[in-house]
Amino acid sequence: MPLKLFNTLSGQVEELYASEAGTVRFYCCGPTVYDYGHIGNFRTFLHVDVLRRAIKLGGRGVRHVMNVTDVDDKIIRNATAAGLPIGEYTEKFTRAFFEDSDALGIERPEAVAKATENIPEMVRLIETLASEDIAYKAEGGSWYFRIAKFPEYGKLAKKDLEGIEDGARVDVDEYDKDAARDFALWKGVKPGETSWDTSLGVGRPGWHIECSAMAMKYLGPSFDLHAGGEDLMFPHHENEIAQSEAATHKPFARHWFHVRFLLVEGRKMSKSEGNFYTLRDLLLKGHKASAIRFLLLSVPYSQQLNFTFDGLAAETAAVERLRTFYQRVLAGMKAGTFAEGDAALAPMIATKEAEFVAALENDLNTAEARAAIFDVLRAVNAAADKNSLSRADAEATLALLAKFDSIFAVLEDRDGELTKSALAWAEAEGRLDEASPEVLAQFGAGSLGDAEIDALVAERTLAKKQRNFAKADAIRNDLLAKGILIEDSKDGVRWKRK
RNA sequence: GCACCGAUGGCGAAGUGGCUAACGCGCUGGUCUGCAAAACCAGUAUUCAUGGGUUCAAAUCCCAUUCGGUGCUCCA
Repeated sequence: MPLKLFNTLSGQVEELYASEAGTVRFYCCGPTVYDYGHIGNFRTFLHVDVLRRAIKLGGRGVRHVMNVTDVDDKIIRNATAAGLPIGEYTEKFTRAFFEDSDALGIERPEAVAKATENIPEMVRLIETLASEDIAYKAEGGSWYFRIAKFPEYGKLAKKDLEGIEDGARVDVDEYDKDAARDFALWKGVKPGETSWDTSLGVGRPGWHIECSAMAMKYLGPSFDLHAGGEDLMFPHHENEIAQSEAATHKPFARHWFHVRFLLVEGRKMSKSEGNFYTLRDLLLKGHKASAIRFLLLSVPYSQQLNFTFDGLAAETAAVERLRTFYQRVLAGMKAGTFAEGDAALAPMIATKEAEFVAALENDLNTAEARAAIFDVLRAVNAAADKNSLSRADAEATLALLAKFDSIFAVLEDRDGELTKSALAWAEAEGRLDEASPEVLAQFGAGSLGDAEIDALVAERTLAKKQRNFAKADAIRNDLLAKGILIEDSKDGVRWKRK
């Protein structure tokens, strides 16, 4: 089945195909490492993760390249304020970015490219543009792209250049440009800033040039898809197209994928609104990484998502239900107790599996895909309750769950260790006061270890056997207050961290 | 100001001309349990922002209005 995706460039849903040997080659604009990533950043990277996983789901290969912008105005500003060399500063936030990505189950791209390690490639690209008089040097040592030389400018964002001249706030005073909309390829050095001494002069790269240079370095002049947040469509991606195509005279990326922004509690997320959250903020407040992933993926990438704490609680419950179900089927497989089964179940599972795949291949409809899984969950739980689950149906269910998890990646419970890591980070940074009392009680110093919990659970089981329910309930309530939930079942007592 | 996108139950959300409007969470009742938890069963929108229109038929197409978001600023 082909994977169909909306293409910003054509304005239509189109099949995403690999132009080279069954491997989809795509580039994603990565983070600017000037601070910790926030949930808006991660919504984009999470949906790009689903894209790459969905590509692989169809047996297709993937070559995914992502840049890390490790030199820019904000980095220079923040590093200076922190009194650190920019290399040291960006290293810290680059590491943090990948730690957070890992926590959210985001797969690593096949290649990660840092801007500062690809300066010669950028310089060569600008030189090529200069040789055709598309790039020009202005006073102050900066180089600009002459938009007048690229008539297709605006084709991605569907901008009419006439239209944006009025009303647009264009920064014309700072440098000496030939036309207001010409954009910087290379910035002349300013006192005290990080710079490179190159054939273009002493300076540093403009923002857009790095993505053109690195995308083409790793993927060639033409490749399958280019991804990023919706804000990058203009001017960033438009400029990338202009620089690249003007230099190579070949089409740059064929397919453009843009992830829409999220809202937080119905409002734009911003520091001034007080609704700005990094992943680490949320983990320290006791929210689970898996629930954050599931929530950020609950609404398809093409739609705005409203991130709310009620929604996060709902997704926490949903993930928990999926995991309980998964463990139940797994335990049933181990126990090997099967029945003849319900003849209707096998075709139902097959249908839902097809629906799951079809939903993803229909422009990555994650909402519809997960609905199919819950249909199976209910049917199989009901069969298991009636002791009518066959071995074949249990196996088919596990295979479906594996397929589900190859996209959503929430079944394995790493939440406790991830929260512990966040706590360790907060301690190292002197930010332990940002952790909620519940998180500190559950995971902080003096919290219960597994062995201690097991002992208390055994003590309660003994009390129950002696019909000392008051004592049993007291232990259960104590543990619950520390975030430990006890469940009695036919197969024995289970406990889990809330 | 100009351009674009969206509005579906208590909340989130799928569905874009015709099956009882998916699914998740929540809530109510039931089964199970010493009581819980988990799980299951039943119930929970005659209705899709509002007003008009097209059609045999509209949540789905068209127009207007209201509200929310985004871009035109090196914010994912």
